[in-house]
Amino acid sequence: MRSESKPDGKKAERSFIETARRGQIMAAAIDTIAEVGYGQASLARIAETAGTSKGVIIYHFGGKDELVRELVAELSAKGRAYMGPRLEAEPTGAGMLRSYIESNLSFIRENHNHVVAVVQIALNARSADGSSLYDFSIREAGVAALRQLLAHFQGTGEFRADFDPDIMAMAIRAALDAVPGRLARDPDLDIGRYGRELADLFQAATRPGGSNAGPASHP
Amino acid sequence: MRSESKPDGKKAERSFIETARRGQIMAAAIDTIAEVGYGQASLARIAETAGTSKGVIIYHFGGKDELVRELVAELSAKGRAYMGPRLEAEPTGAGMLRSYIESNLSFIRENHNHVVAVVQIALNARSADGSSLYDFSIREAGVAALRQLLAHFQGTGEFRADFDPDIMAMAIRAALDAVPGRLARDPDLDIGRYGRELADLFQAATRPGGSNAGPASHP
Amino acid sequence: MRSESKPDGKKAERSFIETARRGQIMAAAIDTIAEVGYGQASLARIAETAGTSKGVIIYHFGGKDELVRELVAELSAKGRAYMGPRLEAEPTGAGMLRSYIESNLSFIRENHNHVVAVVQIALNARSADGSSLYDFSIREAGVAALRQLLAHFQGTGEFRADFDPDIMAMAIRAALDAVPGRLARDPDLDIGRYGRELADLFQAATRPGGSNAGPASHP
Amino acid sequence: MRSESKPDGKKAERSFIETARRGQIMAAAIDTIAEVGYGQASLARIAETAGTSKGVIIYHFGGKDELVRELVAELSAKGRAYMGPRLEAEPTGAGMLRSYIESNLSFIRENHNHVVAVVQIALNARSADGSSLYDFSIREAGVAALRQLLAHFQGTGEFRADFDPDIMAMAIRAALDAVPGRLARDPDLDIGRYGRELADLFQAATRPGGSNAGPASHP
DNA sequence: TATGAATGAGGGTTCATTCAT
DNA sequence: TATGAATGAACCCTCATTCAT
Repeated sequence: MRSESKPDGKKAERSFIETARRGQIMAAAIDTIAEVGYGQASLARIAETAGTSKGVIIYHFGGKDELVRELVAELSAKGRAYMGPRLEAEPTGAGMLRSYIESNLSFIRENHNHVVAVVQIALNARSADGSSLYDFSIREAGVAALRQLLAHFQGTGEFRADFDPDIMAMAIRAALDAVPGRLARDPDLDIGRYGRELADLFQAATRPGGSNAGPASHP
Repeated sequence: MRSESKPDGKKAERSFIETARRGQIMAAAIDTIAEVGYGQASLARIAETAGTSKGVIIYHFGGKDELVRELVAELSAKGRAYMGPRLEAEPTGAGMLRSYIESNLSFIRENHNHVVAVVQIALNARSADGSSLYDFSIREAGVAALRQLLAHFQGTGEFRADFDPDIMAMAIRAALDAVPGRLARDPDLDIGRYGRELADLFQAATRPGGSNAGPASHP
Repeated sequence: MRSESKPDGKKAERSFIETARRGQIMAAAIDTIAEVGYGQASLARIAETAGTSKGVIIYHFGGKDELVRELVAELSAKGRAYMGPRLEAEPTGAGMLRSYIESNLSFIRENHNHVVAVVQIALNARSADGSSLYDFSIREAGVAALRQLLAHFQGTGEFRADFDPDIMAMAIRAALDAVPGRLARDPDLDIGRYGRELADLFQAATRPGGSNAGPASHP
Repeated sequence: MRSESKPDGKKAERSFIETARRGQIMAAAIDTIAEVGYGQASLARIAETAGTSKGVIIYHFGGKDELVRELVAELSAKGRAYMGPRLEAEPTGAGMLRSYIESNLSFIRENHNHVVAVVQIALNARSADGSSLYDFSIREAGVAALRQLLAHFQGTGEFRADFDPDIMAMAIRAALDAVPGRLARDPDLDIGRYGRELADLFQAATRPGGSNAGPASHP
């Protein structure tokens, strides 16, 4: 358990059985939240999905909040591990952009329920004191990283200089973040094609040479 | 009383006082949901904001679900009334696109709490049987209308032909839908500039002549 | 109800029926706490005694803490109303002392369960943050008042000057406070005789002229 | 294992290590109960203070009730061992009285947490069937012993004959029992001075020759 | 001996809703 | 029309205890 402290100061590595139980509970929580929404995802419902009882969840996580926080942390870690290498391998701006979009979509497809669940958490979950259980700073760090990449390739001349990298980054993320919801309503969505189209879209939006864009167009 | 129960077939015109009470309650509901989120917006809290009691709300709306549905319907009607004329006045594709984006953002700014509340509803509110209280079809109708406009100007040659109007429409809407949340976290956001940048972005993405974009890039 | 605020700013006088229900619930709480102790006096048990449900208690008091605080406040008010006039009528030190002890014991006898319940609350009840639900300052105010009376009659020479009025006050209060517990174990205790004996005891302890008492006895 | 389950009739001497564990747990229980009150002193909390787990406590004591009973018994034994010799050494009534009060206060000071914990137990701890875990008979034995001493010195003429030794004993004990609580609220209390004052007080209350006290005063 | 895991009853509280007035 | 009162289910969580290891 979490709260029952070990006498020695060790890192309290988790036992095999505990790890398994935690995983099972987290999986059940992900599926439940994704299916019925955070507001309807009570501990009882999650426990039922997991084939246990509320008490077991409390025992292993100390409370609902902690379970939720773990869900977020795990997805965040998975996401970084997934996307990092794919981005670093891309030397060109266009390649980076395409890779960012397509790898992000692949990640969403492969972790659909988890992503949907964390979106639900981000939008709804609050602790007793009213504060969000989702740490928005990790998400803004993601946007900031994308913005920096965009600005970098503006500097190299590969991207046109007259767009605001902050707003471009926001638009890209928004287009990607819309996918889980869309996927929920249309499970047959062709993610591959979707990604290619989105990459084309933002490639067109960032490539240099558009004479009719920019401040001149709204005097 | 609620409109359905009138014995005759009339439209059940509401009395002045009832209309006023309903408006007051809906305003309180909007502010409460926008402020504390749908999950924390209990009838008691809404009633407190409205200066009444829970019973009054149930009396006028028959239940929480109906109140919520009215909030959605009202925003939807307001939105159509606001944007329709602004779009029809635009003959060119670029003008339409810019007008769509900027008028949408103006609408969001002018109806911030209501928009935030409906977003909360769309993402969280469910009736007892688990179904969403938000009718996603009205939202897809909006996307469909935008898609049609985009396709129309692809036909006239004003927009490049090689983007999928469905995905472009989705990306535009996603960028717009991201604004309320961003506004919540950064109330000083310059909506005017934001709109111009976004219009520039999607103008660049739709304008013809980009030789390096399109199907050629992923054979 | 308590939390549902009235639209106007009035004092929110309680309705007849609410006053009755509150009284009924408080009586049930007093009996339950006195009988089974604070730790075992759950809302469910109190509700059962009162012939209602937990929800009703929460409805009328907003929570267990508030109910408990009302119990304390009511006894405190009753106690002051009971003892005040009886003390003010006594001009002499001996009369005051006897009256204090005997009226206090009468009060305890007449409000036995309530006194026992408040003792339980004072010793056990804590709010979620760990702070006591009993305001010990009102009790220390009582001790302080007694101390002042004792000191006053030391000044007039009616009491011997060489006792510490603080400790004498504490001893008197301790002897009185022990009564509820004793009464619980021996319901046939003769309170009248008890009071007279106690008054004699402290009269002997305070009267002047004892040559073998005082600092001289422990040089 | 617990002592009762030994198959043979021996005294079930405990191993060294078991004795140590039990002592450690009891110390933790004392500190926890004294600090947070009996109602908040869960096995988990006690185990945390002791640096073990709940299971260990149950293993060594068989349950919470038994642990609590041991706490009471141990203090009782310590108290008798402490006070007995000090009382037997006193030949005079005044000396006995002073010794009783002062040695009792010394004992309280030296075993403050333990005393506070047992007071908590006496007032709160109940077993599942509602009966108190504190055996009040041992306490009444203490009062009875004091009463006998007082009556003895009434017989010798050292104390005035016209007080009820039962009530005097009760008043003395009450004054002493009030000390732990007072000490909790005011840790700087001067126990030495307190004891001397209290001894003076009861010496005055018991000495012969007060003409204005007694039955005559309330005809 | 000792532990981690699990259990199940019961804790206080929130909530949408019903109903008599 | 409107209100106060009541209801009952569901919520998260704490707890002492049991059990296999």
